[in-house]
Amino acid sequence: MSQNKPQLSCGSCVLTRICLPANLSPEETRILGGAVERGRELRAGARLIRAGARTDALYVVRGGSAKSCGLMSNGEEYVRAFHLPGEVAGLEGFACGRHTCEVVALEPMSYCRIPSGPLERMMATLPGLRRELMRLLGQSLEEAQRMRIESSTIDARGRLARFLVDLSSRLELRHLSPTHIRLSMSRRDIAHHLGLTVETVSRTLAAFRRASWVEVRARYIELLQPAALASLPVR
Amino acid sequence: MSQNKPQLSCGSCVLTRICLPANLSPEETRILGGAVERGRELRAGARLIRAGARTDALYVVRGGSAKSCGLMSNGEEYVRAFHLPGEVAGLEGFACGRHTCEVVALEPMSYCRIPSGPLERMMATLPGLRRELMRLLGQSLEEAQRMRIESSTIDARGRLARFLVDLSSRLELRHLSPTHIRLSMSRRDIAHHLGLTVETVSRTLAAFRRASWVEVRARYIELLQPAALASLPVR
DNA sequence: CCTCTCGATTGATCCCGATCAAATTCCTCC
DNA sequence: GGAGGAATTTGATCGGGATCAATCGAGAGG
Repeated sequence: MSQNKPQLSCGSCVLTRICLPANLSPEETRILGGAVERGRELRAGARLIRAGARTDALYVVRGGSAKSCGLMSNGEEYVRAFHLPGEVAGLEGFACGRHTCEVVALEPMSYCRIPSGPLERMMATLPGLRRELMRLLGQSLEEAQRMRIESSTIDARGRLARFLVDLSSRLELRHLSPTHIRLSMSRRDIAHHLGLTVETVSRTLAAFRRASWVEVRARYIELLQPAALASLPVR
Repeated sequence: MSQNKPQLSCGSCVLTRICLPANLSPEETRILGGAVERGRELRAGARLIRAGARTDALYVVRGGSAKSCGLMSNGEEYVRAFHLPGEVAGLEGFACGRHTCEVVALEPMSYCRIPSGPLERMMATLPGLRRELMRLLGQSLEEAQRMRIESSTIDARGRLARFLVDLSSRLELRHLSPTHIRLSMSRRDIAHHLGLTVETVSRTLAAFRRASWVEVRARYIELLQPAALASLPVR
């Protein structure tokens, strides 16, 4: 299973400034690190969290990427979020006691695991951690609300543009190229994240390509005019 | 301003079983009650929370109803949620430290106020309260995610039907008639909540009326066939 | 290398809800 | 009660994205 290696502290992790400890004191980071377990490598398509399962831990992506997805009443899959290194997955499950969506690796992926028990206890004693978890929940809520509104007021071009710009900035935060992007998710995943169909995503990307805003080659995308994309959603 | 009357404890409030204390122990409820202030009456249209303001408290509706709304990039208003008695408002602000949306009374309204300081302190000492607040946040997140997906997969009839059914069940929980409903919100509010236009809401209501599923007279709505409405969203 | 399969692209058509416009009802303030 | 104004309803038209359908491209495995 998973093994706890004391020498792998959160404080010395390369992700420490963009991960859960980002806003914690060194002392709090040290304590948090003591509860963190390092998960095994997952291959693409492997499931990290099963929908409906009782929450037993919080997960953080270390390397690779994942998607959170649920099932709609009609059986169609929808994608709630994509998770990059340092980003938390399963928070809504931690809040509710039960996971409501699957988390699946999009490519070979590694992760950290923080068991619920110790995490609950730390929330009582570490105000910084408590605030941070609350903040992350609030932020997810903001994000979901914003996307909810966008779905009904911003057109396909605006939504896809925002997706690309947002992804770009998150990659940049991780010292990856913000313009030369390899998408780990399929067109179908993107469509189901934005509330569009695969065809529309494809057509819209083609339109961006014709406008010379992006260069598209399969899953590689180069942003040629990020500013043009960023200015789109303003209506 | 607001005055703290010790004799108005949460334990003896009529809302206690559908309000914040619903899942708290008697002891926790007592301690929570000690921090609760009773707000003054608000008239319709009065603002309870101003967007952008630093969070200084959490609010709970006592009587009447309210809406949470934000401003989109184009200046249009959108409605995040409607709040009935016993429901919490301003939670996302408490999570983030700053309110991101306005909360406005839809009719004469009364409320309780729980200052942030005491609430933060209680979160450290009362595990039940901490869990409850996390649960509420997680629930809001679920709700927002669900609505986000619905906005792009379920049509206007389905969304309006779900809104009515949901409202009905929340009224029933409060021992109000689930079928004879007086809407405290305008058609515009409903439209901006569901990501539709006023015209579409009006037309869809008219269609429900023609199907004899509802009776509509201005802001009074009678649900004649709740089952028919409830079965709609399944596609 | 070839084939098989799944993902992605492109094309044609259709429908739901937005938009513009006008009539009507409801509510509030004299 | 009457007048004014906002909210709501109804009508006509239009367009963006869904849908159906076919082709193209890329990676896997023999």
